[in-house]
Amino acid sequence: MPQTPPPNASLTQVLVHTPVYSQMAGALTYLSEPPLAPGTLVRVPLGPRELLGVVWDNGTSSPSDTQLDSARLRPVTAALDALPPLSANWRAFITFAASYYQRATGEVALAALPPQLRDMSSVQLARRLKKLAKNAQTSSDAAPEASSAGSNGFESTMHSIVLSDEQTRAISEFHRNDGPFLLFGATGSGKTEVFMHCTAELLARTPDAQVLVMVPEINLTPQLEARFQARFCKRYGEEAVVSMHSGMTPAQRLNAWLAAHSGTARIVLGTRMAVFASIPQLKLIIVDEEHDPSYKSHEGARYSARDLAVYRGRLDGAKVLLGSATPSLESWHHSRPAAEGGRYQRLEMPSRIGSGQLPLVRRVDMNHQPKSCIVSAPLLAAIAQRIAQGEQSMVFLNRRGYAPVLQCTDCEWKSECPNCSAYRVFHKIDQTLRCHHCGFTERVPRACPACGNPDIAPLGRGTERLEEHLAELLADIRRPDGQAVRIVRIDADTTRHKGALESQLAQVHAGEVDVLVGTQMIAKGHDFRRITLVAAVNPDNALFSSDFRAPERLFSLLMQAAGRAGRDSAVAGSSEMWLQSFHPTHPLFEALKTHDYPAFAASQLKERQQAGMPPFSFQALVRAEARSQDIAQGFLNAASRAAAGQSDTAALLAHLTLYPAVPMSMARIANIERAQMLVESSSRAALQRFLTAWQGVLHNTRSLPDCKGVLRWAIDVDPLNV
DNA sequence: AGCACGCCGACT
DNA sequence: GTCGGCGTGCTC
Repeated sequence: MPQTPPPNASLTQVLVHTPVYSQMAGALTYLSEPPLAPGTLVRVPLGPRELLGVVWDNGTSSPSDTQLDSARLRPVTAALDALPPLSANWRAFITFAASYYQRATGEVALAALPPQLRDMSSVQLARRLKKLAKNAQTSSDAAPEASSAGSNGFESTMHSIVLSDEQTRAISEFHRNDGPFLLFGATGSGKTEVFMHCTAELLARTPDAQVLVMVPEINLTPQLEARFQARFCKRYGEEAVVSMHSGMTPAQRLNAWLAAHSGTARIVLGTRMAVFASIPQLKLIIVDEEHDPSYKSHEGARYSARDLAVYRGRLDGAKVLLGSATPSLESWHHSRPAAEGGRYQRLEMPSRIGSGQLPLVRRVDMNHQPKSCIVSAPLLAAIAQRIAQGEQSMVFLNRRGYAPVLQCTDCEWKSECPNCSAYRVFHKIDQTLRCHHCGFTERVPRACPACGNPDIAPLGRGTERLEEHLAELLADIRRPDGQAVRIVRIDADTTRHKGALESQLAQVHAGEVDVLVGTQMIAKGHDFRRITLVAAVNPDNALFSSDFRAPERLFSLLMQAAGRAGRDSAVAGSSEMWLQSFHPTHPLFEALKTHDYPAFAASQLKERQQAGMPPFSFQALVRAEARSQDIAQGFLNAASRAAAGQSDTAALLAHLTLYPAVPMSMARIANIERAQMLVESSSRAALQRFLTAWQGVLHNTRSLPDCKGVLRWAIDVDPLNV
């Protein structure tokens, strides 16, 4: 029997971490005395447990409340009232994100809070906040006084960096308008400087303003983090710049979150998760490399941090600045002229800073090369020449390991993974067959497991084999100092250990390396000064992929890779980007040759428009996992049929298309079969309304006897991989 | 989502 | 004889 509540306790709506389909997806009702302000963090009992919750909208009792036996309501255990309540804007943002991505509001709200908060008392929290405030105080005392610079005096204390005309123009456009902005700037055009300039001006002008800077993956962009810290910590104190990413310890995450929430942090620098941080005085959101797919989450709520940033900016009255050299086609399309319906303002910076030029693009027609040639003779000669000149080359291949498949020369045996619909990759370095999907690893068999033939051969090539091959081909070449050629490989395998990436990069920067071999990891973000030749050995895979976004990704990757070459203006003039292809005249490579993103984007958008694909239509994907492919597909198809039989979903079917369920491109991972169903509409609103109504149908379908083996399902709104 | 309760196989 | 597998069911 619950204890008798205080006579004048008020009803309090509280969100806890519960899933959408659990008939408790909305707020739960508790009693509290005294009443608690919305946004207050509380600890509440739920069954035998005690959970962290957030007070949501009080007063307005939901219809389901009338069914609740008010005598059985339980009181809030404790309020973490040492913490200022989360703002109405933050709550509105969370509500929107949850509804748009078809998740429970409680799930999104609680996932946005630092995990450490779950097991802290109000007293502990108060202590932590006090310490934080004290640190911030001493730190800002040590820093030069910001306000003394006067209203426009920030220029005098800023680093004396001379901006290019293009940068100056972009910045003044940024100040004159509301945005959102798409800063379309070539690699090396100085986008980061524009970001920092806009940040500096805002912070100097508005005493309590906060800025959110988002980056795709913090370990791939350490330079950006370092530059922001170098520029702003000195002025506003160590506590003024905080990072937020999944690599941080729970304590670090809590401190960063508290600093952002309490206003101590002026700049929040983080990955996609940072878009959910509580930043009460948010006035500017910067999304660097906005096209990067890692802004889209793959677990839990499948949100796009870039898209949410735009929404949040509007809600909070903060300016939004997206930046890229190869924008996503969605953002590019949104930044078309306003007269044509564009909603973003495009800021263009086409030139590289200084005398830097973009590299010359050279294509090798692999049809005219010997069969199974990995590195063509002209490319090899070019690399050898660079080495002789004391310059560095970067060769990249988007496949790690030695060979993607091992094959018996006598029978049909191939190195298939027993648990996945994929081949296991041969890693020569430790003589293993490794599945890159489930991790299943075995020693390479001495002979074919099927027929006993001792002759099993690698098929295809990965970075390990490319490294080995290049070492053989360049064995006779000498560096200017007479020493042998040094090759280093950087991929997920060589950087598994902490600090390995940093030390390998340091080797490259120090000039100890002549040829850098690696996966796309090396094509992104790192600022190599001395590389003058970049080569893509086998970029053809993505040209004819079933994924309609594959060309966009390839173009962006190759443009970024090209941008690695010749960043140092002294050598930029002679820098080259080499492409080996069986389709060297493909339009994608033609556009790349002239570094012409707008031409590439125009042709892609035309294709997308003709085919009725995003951004000209809106998509959602329902993915199901089950013991068998039949059950997974059967579940989706049954839910699809059921949509026609229920009035609220049926009414919307005229505005959308439900495709039949199909196996996912990776149909089986770790012995779990995966299927998906595409839902498409020309109206985002219709798609949204349909999905919301369909959730219940999906949930009911799952409990049908035929769907016994369905392990789980999830909706992915605006999926990136269809 | 957790965490209970609740019924069937191999082991300290 | 128990320990433990995870299948339904409930939580304001």
